Amino acid sequence: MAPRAERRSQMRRTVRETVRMAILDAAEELIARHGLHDAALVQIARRAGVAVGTLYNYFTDRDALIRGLFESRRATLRPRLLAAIQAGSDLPFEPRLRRFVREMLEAFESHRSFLKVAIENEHLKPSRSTTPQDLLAGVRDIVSAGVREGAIPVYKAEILPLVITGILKSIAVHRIHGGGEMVGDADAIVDLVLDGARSASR
Amino acid sequence: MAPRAERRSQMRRTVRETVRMAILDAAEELIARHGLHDAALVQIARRAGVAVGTLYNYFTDRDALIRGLFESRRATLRPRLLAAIQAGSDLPFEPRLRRFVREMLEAFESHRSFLKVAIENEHLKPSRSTTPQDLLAGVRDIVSAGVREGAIPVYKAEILPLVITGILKSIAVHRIHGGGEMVGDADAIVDLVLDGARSASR
Amino acid sequence: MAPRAERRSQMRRTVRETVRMAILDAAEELIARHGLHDAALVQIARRAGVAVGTLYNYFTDRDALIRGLFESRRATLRPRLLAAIQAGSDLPFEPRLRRFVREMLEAFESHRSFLKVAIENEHLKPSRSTTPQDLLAGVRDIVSAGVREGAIPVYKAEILPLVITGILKSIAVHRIHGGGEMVGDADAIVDLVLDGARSASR
Amino acid sequence: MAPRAERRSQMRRTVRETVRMAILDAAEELIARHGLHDAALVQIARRAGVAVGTLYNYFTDRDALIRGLFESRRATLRPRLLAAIQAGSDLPFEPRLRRFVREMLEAFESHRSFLKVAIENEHLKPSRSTTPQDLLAGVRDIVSAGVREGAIPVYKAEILPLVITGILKSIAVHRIHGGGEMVGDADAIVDLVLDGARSASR
DNA sequence: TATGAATGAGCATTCATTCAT
DNA sequence: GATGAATGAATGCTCATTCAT
Repeated sequence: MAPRAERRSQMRRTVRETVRMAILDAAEELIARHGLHDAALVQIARRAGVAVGTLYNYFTDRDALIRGLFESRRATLRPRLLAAIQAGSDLPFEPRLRRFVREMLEAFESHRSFLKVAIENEHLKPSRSTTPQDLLAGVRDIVSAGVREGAIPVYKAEILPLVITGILKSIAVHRIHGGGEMVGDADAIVDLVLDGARSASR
Repeated sequence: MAPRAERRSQMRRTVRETVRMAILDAAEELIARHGLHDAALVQIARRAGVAVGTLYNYFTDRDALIRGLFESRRATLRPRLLAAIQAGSDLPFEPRLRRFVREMLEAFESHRSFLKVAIENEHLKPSRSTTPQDLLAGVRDIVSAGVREGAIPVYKAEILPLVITGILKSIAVHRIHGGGEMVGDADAIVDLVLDGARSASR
Repeated sequence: MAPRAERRSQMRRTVRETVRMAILDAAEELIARHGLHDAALVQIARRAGVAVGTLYNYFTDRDALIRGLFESRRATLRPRLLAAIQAGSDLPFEPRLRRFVREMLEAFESHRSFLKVAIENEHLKPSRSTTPQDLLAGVRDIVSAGVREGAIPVYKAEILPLVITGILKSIAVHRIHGGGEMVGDADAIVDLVLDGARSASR
Repeated sequence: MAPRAERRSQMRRTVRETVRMAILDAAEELIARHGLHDAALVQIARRAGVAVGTLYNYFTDRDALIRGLFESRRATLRPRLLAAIQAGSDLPFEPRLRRFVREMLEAFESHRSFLKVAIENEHLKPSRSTTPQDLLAGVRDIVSAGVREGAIPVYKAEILPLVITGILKSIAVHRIHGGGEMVGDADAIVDLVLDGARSASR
């Protein structure tokens, strides 16, 4: 049985996590709206419903907060990404890719705000394993399987992942700015990539 | 023969243009290195070999300087873009696209620094005819011709330009950060786009 | 009994008001000494014993600070002015004017520093109800009463207020720069204005 | 007969004086319009039809230029002032004062622009013999004569000059801002000063 | 722990002054 | 002597960070 102290500390941890998320949500929204630089800590704090000083109880400095935002979102998106790769690992190449693309676009769709932030600031993280890197790795996995399966010639396997992620990003940017669903484009993209612009298979 | 005064004013204009370019080059480099916001005018001035005040003899304020940079580069890139579209207008679709992609990548290649700046800050200019818009328009032209020619089915013509520019951008980003020539990827990209990932034509 | 929070907020308000006044005092002194333009915010801050940034917690910008200074002093001087007009409203013209002039000079006396600032920058405020306007209005009131009472011929009533305030201002400037009490001149001025330079009534 | 060289140097001196005056006129106008501080040297130069550098061939620095402006105007106004004092020295006190006030207001009238500048910046010259000092001295002379003549009681002689100049300044300021002729007020002022507000002599 | 006022380094901008032509 | 572009010190203002309560 948990003694009183343990329950209290449990609660405290929960509260702490809630506040942390409120801060990150506030940061995400303000950065998406005003840009990375023009989202001031005072605004983030106000929007999160805390005082500026409190931010420093959760993050060592502004930079850490931003990193925290990216890591937090990555913690949500990465499992979806991995699941999308795993889930289709028993399917043949084409349906696997098709499914993967759809699920990625769905994931993007439900994180528009963060996606905007992430894409606009991709260049700031010369670090290692970031979300776009993960995505690229995922596509590489699928493409490799495609090669092993004989669905894709080897020499196209190198550039293909880059092309596919590039297209995904383009679609995302286009829909974020212009409005409109991303998922609707999924099959068209895959058709295009697999059969080429020339073929009129449909 | 030019009278003294004329020659002097001619020289002045030359000097002025040289300084202006030095400033823009400095700005480009520092922005590419530190980001749009973190390139301070003092640094730009120092790198350009002038005093801060001098910047204001060439541009009304920081914003105008940035705009000047974009316009300057656009003035170089746009003609290449237009030429690349025109030049191939008598070719059939495929060689035309092939040539266009190659020339675009060559143009990108020779403006790596600015390209970095432009791509990283694309989202800041909700304005009208910017370079990426021009690029998109160019590809649209070529694709339309392809449709008329029967080389491309109509329903693919809508998404294709977005896809192609997206790929170009991805390649550019990839090569800028990772190093390596862009042009080398040109044909592979076109092959991929035209015949699809599946075909092993080569 | 006041709960802790209330007492604390009370104290905070007091501190805040104290700092605000320190800032305005510093501004007044530096402007009086160096002129409106040459009183830099860094100097004002230093003299007030705060950092530059702190000024911006109390005033939105330099201009607001200056306005704050004028309003603050006006808030002190205006009631005295109004009281001086009211207080004598049951007296006949001459003693009323006499009392008014004395009280105005006393008020001036106790605000030498601000008076210098105000007079030197009178021309900057083409706005409405400023302190000098108030003063003029006050004298007009008194003069009007004098006319109704028959103590002053109508045709002199128009120019008289301007003359009296002009003299008050001259005395003030003279004493601020040359030193010496202003109030000592009060009766002489009134005598002069009422009976003229020719009469040797005393 | 003047040799060529002499005539040339004569001409040069004339040109130089013309340019100097153009500069001072430009300065006067711009300072009157924008204030002492906000009249930039570039603007003054442009208005005067010369280059900035040229200003430094005529005045050692900005301050000297301003001083030059004041001295130049003083050189025009002072003789008028002295003449106005001299001219009436054989008249009895009252007509002398009357004439003096009128001539002073006429002088003011024809130098509105400078008067604005001078009054707004009176406080900047803690120096010795400035125009207002001269004016005060002139009035003191006249008043002294009035005392000797028995027209004015001694004890009023001390404050009277200050009062008269104060009134003159008030009228000037009033008319400069509100528009309207200054001279029209001359007699009313003198009447007031001599006979007092009470007397209805007219 | 939470608070938010205080801090001051850092930045864009202005303008008197200099000096090569 | 005249020119006006170059100079850089000085100023107002912002905002991440600190710390007393």
